[in-house]
Amino acid sequence: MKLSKATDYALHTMFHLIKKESAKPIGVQQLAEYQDVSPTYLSKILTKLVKAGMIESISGAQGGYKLKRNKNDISFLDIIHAIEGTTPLFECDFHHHEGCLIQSEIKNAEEKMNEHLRETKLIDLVKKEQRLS
Amino acid sequence: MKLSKATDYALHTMFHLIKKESAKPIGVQQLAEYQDVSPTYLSKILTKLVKAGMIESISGAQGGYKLKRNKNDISFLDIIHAIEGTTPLFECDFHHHEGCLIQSEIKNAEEKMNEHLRETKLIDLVKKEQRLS
DNA sequence: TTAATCATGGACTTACAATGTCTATGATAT
DNA sequence: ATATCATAGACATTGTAAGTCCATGATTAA
Repeated sequence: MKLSKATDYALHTMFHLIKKESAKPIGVQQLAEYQDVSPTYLSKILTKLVKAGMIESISGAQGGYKLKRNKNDISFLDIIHAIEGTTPLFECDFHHHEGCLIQSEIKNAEEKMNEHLRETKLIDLVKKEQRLS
Repeated sequence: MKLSKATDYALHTMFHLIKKESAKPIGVQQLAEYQDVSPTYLSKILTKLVKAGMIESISGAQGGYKLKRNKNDISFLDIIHAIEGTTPLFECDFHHHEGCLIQSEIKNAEEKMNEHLRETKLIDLVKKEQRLS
């Protein structure tokens, strides 16, 4: 049970886009470089964020990625769901008569985590980092 | 990000062992049957629970598995950790100067989930099921 | 209008972990 | 002794993550 490396890339990229927010897009080349990942692969990941309406891509020279949604509203959960999907942590395969009690209990636990990830916005971390430096 | 099927088997087996607690062990054959899984594979999984001190195994004729720890103390988290291990949900690979803020934030969220899984004991579900039937 | 610069999509590889199976072995009750 | 049990080791299979490579299309700057 681990979050994928792709989610790691997505979170750091969004962190960066929020920190350096500007009208001009930032190229995937540059975004990829400081994370030590290939531009094509990062692009594949960022496309999911585009489809989720979080960022937009501008192709052609001077193109790249920039924020689309309000940077104050973007939460951890938004990004994680965009990359990992929204299927629950646990789905019981066992053929029960009624619903599986174990499954619903784990769902409750997962929701506790999701609440926290939903409440925490990336902008909070950006501000925190600025205070630290 | 999913819990493994092995964890599903482990949880249901523990649920069953707690529900039917007795001095006589229950054979893996029987435990495997109602979950539609092979006995050898289930045994591999249950061995982890044995090593975690949760249950004990008795070999030879009339052998099988029985509880070792107090059934009132066994939580969801105990079982999940025994099977999945305790490595955190998220580990940032990126080379930061200081600690990764993203990683520590996800750790906070995970801890919220773990709190719930630690507080919820399997015996609670067993009692709940008995009330329902 | 041409060339250089960008993101995108599709078709691949590769690596690794989850999920098993099969079988020999060793322990134990009858 | 023998039938009944769990266990460990050596496999096989499958699926998914994590990339790579290249052709294509869009856009800007010259």
